[in-house]
Amino acid sequence: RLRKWQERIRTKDAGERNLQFALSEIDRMASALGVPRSVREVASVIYRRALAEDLIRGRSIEGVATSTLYAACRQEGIPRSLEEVAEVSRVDQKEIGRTYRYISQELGLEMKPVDPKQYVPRFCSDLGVSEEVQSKANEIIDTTAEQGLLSGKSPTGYAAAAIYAASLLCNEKKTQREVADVAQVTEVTIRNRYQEQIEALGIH
Amino acid sequence: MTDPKETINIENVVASTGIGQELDLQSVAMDLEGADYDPEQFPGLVYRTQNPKSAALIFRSGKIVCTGAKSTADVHESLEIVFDKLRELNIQVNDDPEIVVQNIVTSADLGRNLNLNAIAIGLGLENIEYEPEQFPGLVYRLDEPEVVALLFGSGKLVITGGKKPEDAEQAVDKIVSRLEELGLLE
DNA sequence: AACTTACTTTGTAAAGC
DNA sequence: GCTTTAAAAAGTAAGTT
Repeated sequence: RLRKWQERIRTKDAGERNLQFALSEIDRMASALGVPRSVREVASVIYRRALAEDLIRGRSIEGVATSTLYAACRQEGIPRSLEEVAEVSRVDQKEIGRTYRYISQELGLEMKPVDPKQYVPRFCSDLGVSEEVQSKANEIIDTTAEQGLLSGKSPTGYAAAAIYAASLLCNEKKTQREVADVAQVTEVTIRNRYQEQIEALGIH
Repeated sequence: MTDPKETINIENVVASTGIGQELDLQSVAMDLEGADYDPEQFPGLVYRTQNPKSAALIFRSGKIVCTGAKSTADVHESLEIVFDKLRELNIQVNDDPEIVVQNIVTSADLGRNLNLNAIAIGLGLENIEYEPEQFPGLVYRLDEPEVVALLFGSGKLVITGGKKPEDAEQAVDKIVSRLEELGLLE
């Protein structure tokens, strides 16, 4: 009985240490990503829920911690791409993606697809373009997405193309390379999305 | 309006069987032309048939998995070729080993573009998986028949997990009616 | 800028680590 | 869980010409 008691304490201590480690990792990665404190809090709530539902067994603490942070960014409306999250994590992008899908499904997070507009403020700020370009990009995204053009396309590439198009329309041209760099997509993707978008808008 | 059911095409059939005989894969690999066998990498020997095209995985236990066939008839033809090849090596093979279809992969076309965002909301976020950052298809799991459908913006579909061709037909019917009642197929 | 090749997702069996 | 096999869908990426 004494042995069992000690074992329970040991397990409890180990669990506490693991939780502290996960939360400190969430904190570290959140800082590296430059997201506000509210996101870390949402991430830690999701992490504790995953822990309570026993979803961590068979998976790395680091992987679950990173995935909850990715989910929290989305829930708070300031998404980071899997690539960006992977850059500050010790877990590779593929593992983060599949762990996120698992946690999201099991906890019933009912995450809506990322709206490309949510990337516009940050990308525009990084590019140093005016407010006018920003609202033009949002307008392009809304009108083309309504036409079903967004289906299956990555939100970052879609946002990047709209910003590129908006910069041209507002006479504040940024090169495809500049936009591609801040959005972390290729110029080819921007070119493809841009062509579809201006065609849908009837700009020739 | 073409019935989407008529656009269904079987792309891949996976089936398992067994010759009821243990095999020395090392010697089979030596005698069977075109056989790929690397036990360090994978315990099965890979043998490809040309007509019909398929890949058979042959195991030490005598169990065999056939993949890549375009129909259940092709599965049987391919496996007959494999059985005959083994008989040529003086290996006993039952006359008609039971062949069980394990999975059928099908493609189809709804004929119109789909708004996957609207479908994700309409079918219920809890029932679907749609992560365009990771994959362009929307994943929809059906209970009856128990298959998984991938829906694309082009209106093309992939249905997998079925054991018989009718599963794909039933699945297409259900998907079409669900999208129609949601008003997402106009 | 075009082409080619390759990777992402889904199911499924097999034997072994 | 992984390893291997096949096939489709469409998006993205990387390498070559």
